[in-house]
Amino acid sequence: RREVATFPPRRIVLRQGEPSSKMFTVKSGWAFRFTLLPDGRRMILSFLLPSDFVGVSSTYLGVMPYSVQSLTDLTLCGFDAGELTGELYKSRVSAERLAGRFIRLAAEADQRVLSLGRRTAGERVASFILRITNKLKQRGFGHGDSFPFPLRQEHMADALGLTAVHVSRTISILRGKGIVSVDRHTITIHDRNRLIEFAGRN
Amino acid sequence: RREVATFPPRRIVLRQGEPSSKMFTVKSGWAFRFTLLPDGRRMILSFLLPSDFVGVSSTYLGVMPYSVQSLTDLTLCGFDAGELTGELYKSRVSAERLAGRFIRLAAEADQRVLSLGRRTAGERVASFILRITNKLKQRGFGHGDSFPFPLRQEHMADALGLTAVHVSRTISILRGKGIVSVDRHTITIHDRNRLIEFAGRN
DNA sequence: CGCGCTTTTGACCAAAATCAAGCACTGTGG
DNA sequence: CCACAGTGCTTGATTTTGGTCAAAAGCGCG
Repeated sequence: RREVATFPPRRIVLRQGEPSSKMFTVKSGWAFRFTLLPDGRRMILSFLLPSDFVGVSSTYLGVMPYSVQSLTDLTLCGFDAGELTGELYKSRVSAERLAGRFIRLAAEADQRVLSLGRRTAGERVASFILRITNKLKQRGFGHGDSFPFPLRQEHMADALGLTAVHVSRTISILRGKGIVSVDRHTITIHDRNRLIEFAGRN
Repeated sequence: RREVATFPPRRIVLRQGEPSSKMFTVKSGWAFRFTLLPDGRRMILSFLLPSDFVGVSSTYLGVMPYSVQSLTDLTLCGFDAGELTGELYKSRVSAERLAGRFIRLAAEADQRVLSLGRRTAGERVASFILRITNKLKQRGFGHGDSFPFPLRQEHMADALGLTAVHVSRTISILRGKGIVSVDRHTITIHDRNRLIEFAGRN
């Protein structure tokens, strides 16, 4: 792993349609992958947290199939796509670890497909909060049930296939029931069990 | 590649939640991957055509994260998950080919996320028809603009996050404009350009 | 011929989008 | 230290899209 690059918030880091022979690991900060439809509708494909892997290079697809934008100050570790396959066949252990990473990425994408296709707005918001919050806990962010949370509601909307207005309404239901609270920097979960219930059936 | 297994239509081939140390390639026939929510809502994650790769095993995730069901008579080639990583570090070329496969799977999942999150029903149906039809052509199925098509509208609905009723209405708009026709066995595209336009902005 | 299924169609309903106004933070310059 | 501009958030009224329920029509297939 060689090159380290840093970006301020709201900077476009990689642009869809351009060639790129690099791959990245997030070192610190938040970012997201997204695509735009010709008329401007935006879909956020996933959020990227420290230690996430931006697993694409045009080596395999020709051009970048999505853009990446920073949400906070962001540090990336870049390496050449060629090193990936180099790593792959270096040893059985590293091959397995990499294959596992890809398979887990695919499983996460399937989760998003499930939510977008078959869950209601309330279920989507609740399960989104659960997932991102679990990930943050796993990686050692936050204290207790409070976590750093730099997303605006528009980001959640574009990741969940909703409008910002509807995300606002949905969150205020959750807030009204005393289940979560979200201010601009922090999300805190007051009642995890009811949040799970809300995600599961509401 | 060793074991070959065959299944009649509508058979569940792999069951979500069960362990499985095998991976598969589709030899002939159609199948689909899906998950169910506790209340019975079904989401079809993707359709599987000949030469598709069912890239999961519980070796990497613990248990199967989805179920697989046959649509037609189906033949699968199974191999042990261990062989995958064996293949990976055998040579640079095979490592690259496998990594490329995973990356392309992820890119397809992102396409589905985009459609489900930000496209209207009409756009989803049209772009679905374009995608599956292109895949079929690539793999040498169909003659001219007609392709074999064993899906019921309920399958399309569950893959596109819609209801069967709404899929029926949407297809009948396309049929009314003379763009496509779908009978139970065959789909044929009469006006590809207008289908693309319908997928893109309608 | 008649019994499953699937598709189609219609009438009505519900979830989420749109439009629009007002509010609340936050950072900036006087 | 305060006014205010900008950005995001909230809330209300209304519209749209797609869902639900139900009945009827097609289509294989025994």
